Amino acid sequence: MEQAEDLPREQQEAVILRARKRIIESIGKNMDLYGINLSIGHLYGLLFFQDKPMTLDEMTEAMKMSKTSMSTGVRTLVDLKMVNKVWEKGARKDLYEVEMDWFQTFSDYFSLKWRKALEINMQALRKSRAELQELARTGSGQEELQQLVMEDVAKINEAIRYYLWLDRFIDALETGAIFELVPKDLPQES
Amino acid sequence: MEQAEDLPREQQEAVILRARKRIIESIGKNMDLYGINLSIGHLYGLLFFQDKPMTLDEMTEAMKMSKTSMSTGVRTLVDLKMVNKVWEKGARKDLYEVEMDWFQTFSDYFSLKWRKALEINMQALRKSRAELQELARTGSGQEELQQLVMEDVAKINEAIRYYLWLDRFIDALETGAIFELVPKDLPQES
DNA sequence: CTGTTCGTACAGAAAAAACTGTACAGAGTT
DNA sequence: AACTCTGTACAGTTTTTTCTGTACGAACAG
Repeated sequence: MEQAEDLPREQQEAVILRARKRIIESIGKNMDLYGINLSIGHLYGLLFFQDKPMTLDEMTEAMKMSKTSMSTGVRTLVDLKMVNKVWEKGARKDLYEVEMDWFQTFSDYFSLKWRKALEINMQALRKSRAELQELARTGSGQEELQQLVMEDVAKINEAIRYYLWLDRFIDALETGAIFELVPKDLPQES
Repeated sequence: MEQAEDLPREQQEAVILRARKRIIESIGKNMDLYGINLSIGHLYGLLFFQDKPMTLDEMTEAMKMSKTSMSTGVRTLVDLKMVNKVWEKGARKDLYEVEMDWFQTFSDYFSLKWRKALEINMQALRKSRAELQELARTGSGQEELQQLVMEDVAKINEAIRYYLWLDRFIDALETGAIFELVPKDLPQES
């Protein structure tokens, strides 16, 4: 591309914008992994390339969406710790910027979600197991039913075994122990 | 609970059903982690406690939902490898049962989802980076624009660094190397 | 105090997703 | 061949989610 040397400023800007847009849309599209819809995903992508923290009004302008949507959208992202609220001296408006440490974002998100599911399910599993074991201990006689109870308890135990593992796995994420097994960087590649 | 000894069969069954229902609903509720809605989550929970593979008609009956919904629901679960289609000699109907190895289910699900996002985003990141680097190489002069380009490239590089890590992390899940850092079982607890 | 300005609660509109009933294609049986 | 049974494609309906405009409380300026 020899003629690139002579590209006018306008066209150079267009190249930059196109390069950004490709990434923003790609990221936005894949944010459903994080339970986030396309619009909020786009908002995240937009913030990602912004060199300064943004206000709600700037987002409204850039996204061509209502301020209300920007308010709720950015709040979702803040709750997920994907975006941080920034304080600037004497600023009239709230400012937001993306959390640039994606390793952290990853850990925070999955810790939050997995831990929540884990606790709820563990509670249900343990309570039901206790009831079934009580039934097994006292309700003798019904041979066929006892068989059923034992099978259920076995399934529950296996599920609990999995959740105990998941619990330790989340710990490894939170403490950063995971980066000992899978280091952030390798000597080669890029 | 001394009187449990005397519980009639009917009441013993009620205890079992209640114990199961608690777990089924808890699991169902938390399946949104896997991008699965409440109904299909319930279906999964139902299959979890079934001692035999189920047919679509049995699911329809148990879930009080249309056969169409069961068909699409179970297909979703099969696609996610959470449920397996089972072959039984001379069976007229398709049979399904849950994949009981939750460690495997966990690995399969997140490998699938993360890998997909990773590949799409990596492609966008690399393509945009190449364009920006070309611009940096040729389009000299515009000092202020060059600054912008360099910042964008730096962000892209950091994102790529994260995805290279995620790639290796997924490998650790798929190969089972993850269980060396976080073993499935510990000596104590249950 | 009165004036602004900012963010968000809330209600309603618009869009998307889930669910159903019908109809039909494919496989198996007679 | 015709008949039966099974799973699913498709169109239409219902439910849920997303998005918007209005209105209002809080913070601040003058």
